[in-house]
Formats: sequence, C-alpha cells, structure tokens
Amino acid sequence: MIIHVALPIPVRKAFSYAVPDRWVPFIKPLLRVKVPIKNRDFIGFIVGFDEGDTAGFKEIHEVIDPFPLLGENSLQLAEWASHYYIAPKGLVLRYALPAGLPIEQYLKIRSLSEIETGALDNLTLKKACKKLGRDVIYEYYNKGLLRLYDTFTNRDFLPCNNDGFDGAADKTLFIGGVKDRLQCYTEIIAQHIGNGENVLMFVPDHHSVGQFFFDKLSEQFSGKVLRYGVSGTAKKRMETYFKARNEGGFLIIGSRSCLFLPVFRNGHIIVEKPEEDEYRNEEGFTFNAVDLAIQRAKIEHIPIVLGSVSPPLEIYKRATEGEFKIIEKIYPRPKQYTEIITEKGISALGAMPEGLITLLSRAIENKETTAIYTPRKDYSSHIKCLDCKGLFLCPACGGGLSYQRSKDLLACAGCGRTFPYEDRCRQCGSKLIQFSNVGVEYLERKLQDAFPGVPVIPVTGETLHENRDALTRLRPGEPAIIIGTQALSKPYGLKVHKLIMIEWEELMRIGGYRAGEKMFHVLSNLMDALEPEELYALMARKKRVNLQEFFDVKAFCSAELEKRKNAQFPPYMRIFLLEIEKADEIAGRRLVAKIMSTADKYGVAKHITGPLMQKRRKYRWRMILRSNEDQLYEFLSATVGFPGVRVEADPVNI
DNA sequence: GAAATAGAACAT
DNA sequence: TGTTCTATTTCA
Repeated sequence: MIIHVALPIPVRKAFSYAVPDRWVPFIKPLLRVKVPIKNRDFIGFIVGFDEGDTAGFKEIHEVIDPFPLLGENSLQLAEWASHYYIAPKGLVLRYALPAGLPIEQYLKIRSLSEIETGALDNLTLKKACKKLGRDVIYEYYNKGLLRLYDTFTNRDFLPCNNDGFDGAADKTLFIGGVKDRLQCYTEIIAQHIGNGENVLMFVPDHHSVGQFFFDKLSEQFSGKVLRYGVSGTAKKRMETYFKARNEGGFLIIGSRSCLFLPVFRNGHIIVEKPEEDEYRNEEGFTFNAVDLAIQRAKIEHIPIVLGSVSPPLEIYKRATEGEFKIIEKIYPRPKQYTEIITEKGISALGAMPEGLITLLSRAIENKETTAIYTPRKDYSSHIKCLDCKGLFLCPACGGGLSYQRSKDLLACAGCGRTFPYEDRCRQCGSKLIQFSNVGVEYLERKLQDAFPGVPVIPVTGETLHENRDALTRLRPGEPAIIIGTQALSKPYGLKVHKLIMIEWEELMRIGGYRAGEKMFHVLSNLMDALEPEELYALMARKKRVNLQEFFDVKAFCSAELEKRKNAQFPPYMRIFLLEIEKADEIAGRRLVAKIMSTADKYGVAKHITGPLMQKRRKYRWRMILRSNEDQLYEFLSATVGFPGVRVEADPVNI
C-alpha cells in the first residue's frame, strides 16, 4: 500500500510512502504518521492512498494515533484555509493539531481481556507504547482487546463525530459597548449551556480581554467556563481539550489556537472584537482567525456572532450587503471633546507641549485618573546623529532602529533583532544624538519628572500584565496618570476621567491603506474600555484630522468604504504580497523574470502593481497582486513553490 | 524546514 | 587541486 502524506513544510506536493503490513489496517485519511524524510522523522497527515508497486518508496516509521484525531469538519476547514491563504495543507494541518499536544499522556488503557492485556490496565497510552511497542498496543486495540479513555472525563476516546448537528446558521454583527456585548453573549451562552450544548468563544488574547470575559462569565456560569491555550500547565489545556471534545454544557474561551479544537455539540461561535490584530497569525502560514471562525460556523451549520464597538470594515461591508444581521446598540461617544492644536510634534529636544501640562495639572488638582494614548511603546523610534545626520540603522537588515530604555536596547522593527545601546553614533562617533518619534517610555519619564508623587503607570502590550495590579489598586480621589499604546483598550472597566490622545493622527502616516480604519478602531476601543468623561486630542497643526468623523460607526464606515472602492482596495478586492529574496542580484533578476513569465502564462500580469525593488543587504523584490479571480490563486500556488518566494495573503502593512 | 549538494571563494 | 563557506535544490 502507498500513502500520500502532507508534511508541515513549505512544499505544496504530498510525499508518498510504503506502508508495512502491520500498519495497513489503520490507514485512514488525515491519520497522523511518522515518516522519514532526509534521514529525519517528520509527523505528517495522510491525504490519500492507493495500491500499487511500493518499490522505490520509503516505508513509514509509525502510525501516531489509533484513528484520525481531526474530523471531517476540520478537514474541510483546513482545505478552505489552504486554498484561501495559498498555504501548503501540511502546514495548516499541523496548526490544527500541533505535534506537541500531549494527548497520549492523558489517555489510559482499559483492558477488556484478562490474559493478553491485563497487565496494561490503567497504564497511560504513552507508557504502554513504550513498554510493548506501539504496533503491539494498536494491534490489541484493533482486535478489541482494549479501549482508550481520557483521565478527565473518563469517557471512551473515539473518533470525532460532530457531524449532523444542525442549528440555525445565522450570522450576526453586534455593534455595541462592552456591557451590551457581555449581556448579548450571556444570553446566547445561557441558552446553549442549558441545552447541553457547548459554545466556543474567541478572544484576541488571554491576559486582558480573555481574563475579563473569563471572570465575568464565570460569575454567571460557575464551573462551566473552560479556557484553552492559556499559558498555564499542559494538564489544564488537555483538560479543556477532552471536556470540549467529549462533553456538552461548557463555554470554551480561547484565542486563535482553538480554531480547530474539536467541540462536541458546538452550538454557537462568538468572536469578541474581530478587528483586533491579534487574530492574525504569522507563524507557519498567514491567516486571520476571524475568517476561519466564520468559515467554521458555516461548515458546522451553527450560528456565529461577532461583537465589537467598531467592526472591521470587511465585516461591516458584508453585513450591510445582507450576509450578517446587524444589531446596533448605543455605544460610548464622548460627552465633550476638545482638539488641542500644537505647532509641531513632540521631540526629546523640546519641552512637553504646554497644553498637555496644563491639562494634567488641572486633572491632578481635581484628583482625577487620566489616560494618555500614544501610538509608540518605546522611548524613541527615530534616532539620528546631529553631527553626521545619519540615522541609527539595523546592521543586519538596514531597517530603522528604535530605542527601548527599560532594556537599554536598540530594536529593529524590520527583522526583530536587538543590539545593546551605545551612547554614540556608529558612523562618526559623535555623542550628539537626537531622539524623536517618542513613545510611552519617554512620556512616562517626562511626566514622572513633571508630577512627582503622582503614580504614572505604563500600559503597553509588554507591560500590561505586570502592571495589572497597579491598575486595580487605583482609587477614585487619588490622582493617577496611565500612559499607553492601544493596549490601553484591553483592561475593560478601568474608568478614567480624561482621555488624552497624543499623536493619534500619526497612525495616518504609519497605517498603510487601513490607516483611517485603524484610527477608528483605536479611538472607539479606548472610549469603550475607559469610558472617559472628557476626550482631548493633541494634534500637530499640519496633521490635524477631524475627530468628529470617527464617532459614528455608520457614517465612518460608509465614507471609508467609498474610498476603498474608488481605490480598488480590500474589502473590494483581495491583495497578495509576493516577496522574492535572493542574496545574489543576478539570481534574483532571473527569478523575477521567471515569475513574470509565469504571470503571463496564467494571464495575471495585469493584476500586478509594481514590481517594486527594494535593495538592502539581500536583494529583495516585492510585488503586489490584486484580484479575486481563480487564475490568480493558480498562479500564486505555482509560484510559491519556487525557492526564495514568499506569498502573504491579505497583507496589512502596505 | 532543513539536510544534501552544487557552487563560489579562498588557500595551498 | 584541496578546503571551507554559502547558496540552492530537493526531499518519497
């Protein structure tokens, strides 16, 4: 017997192997197998098989599981993702079932025969396989001499059977503040848990949004709320895995890592804040978990609700076209807002803007809590030598370096590398260094100096977790300044009096084609989480934007969609980024030529804008492809197999 | 994704 | 002509 195996490598074709007779009875689509490739072992998924001459093929080494752990629904979802994101199936399947999931440590053997398998009773599958060999144990299993059960639910471990559970598959977009969303979710959850069904809820992160909903919903549904994938013990993770797979009546809260989690009697999917970037995955293959959650609901014939105070434009468009039912509640808007226009941006050389200091002095006098938003987390992201006018650039990739004061490091935004900070210019040795494009770290220090005795708490993606306690200790009547990036919108229910937006309009410059949408999400989510009574925006005169335009979801989205339509950008068209990288310029040009001729062959040359050439340490070409047509998928599928070529579906930073 | 291999660069 | 480092190919 020959099987075709999808491996978790960036190669699109399946690899074929011969199956030794003892493993033949187990062969089923999607079963995990351990196979040799280049003298190493890989875990792959069976995607096909046929009879025929096995000569010339290597043999598989082992069957991993007694039966496929992913059901028909997961296969459909993986196939959809593989096509939609131009990703090899093996990479998608590995994401669906990570090799590190310690399933066999929590499966135990129940012996059904005194003689052959009596000694194995109550051993874990892992230990039993170690003792007698996997082939022996699985042969007993196939002969019906033993059964497997998990140690959390004590139920038999059987193939997934989520098919045939049909609910009303309606899709809802719920637009409203966090209190209304919580109520909406609570009603849904109560209804399904009462019927013995599960509900799968996606949150963008575990620590903040995830923790908030876990706490709130645990109050309502004590003991019925499970979390999956949260950093904690492997045992907890496996407990959720088996309970979700085998039992009903639970709410399962998780991040994008539970997209493929098998869920018994899955009754509803909830996605909280679908606009969050954390739903995007970059490891292995690029995808957006919101797209996959919607697709999963479709495949499983179950309803889905997306809840947000500022929905993604893509979803809003589909909703207004009738794909989603829209429920709109009153969402937080500022009772009063003030624009403070400054003549130039904040730089480390100049003083803090007078408007900001006046505002904060007043707030402290009144013993108020004030939140300050700024788009950057580091001390400064633009470092320049005042003598030779040279920028601090990454020696590895040539990207701009950012200074992190807390770690005294220079970090490259392009490649992620870090370097110890030296207080002099690398080129000319001068010590006259200018820091501009300042962020949280800088403002935190300046404000601590300006207002001694007043707590200044930084809130960024990195510091949010460690500063949670400091935030909960805040009391009304004691002045405090909270300063942060968009992570400020994570700790829901942190009531502040004033919200001050500093350089929020800078997102216009750094946000690519989604700049306006990004600004809308940031502002709306800050309003939702912090519920300020007063809103202030400090803007440089040259970059001033009209705040008012961002307060009305409907008006904002309609205007923004009109712009996107005219420019032929998403959501009216899909965008792919094709990146070609070679160390050698000649080889690179040859590859670009090959790709262009392939584009001609598939008739997609007209969809390419560019190619744009970018010359750094390596030679890199980037081209942008825009279309929704099938021939583009075929072209990309063919091209992505070339060495040195990378495709990113739906890139956000262009 | 990474081992194997072909190719370039360098030293003898 | 041998050795080492790097880029490219191929994996069943």
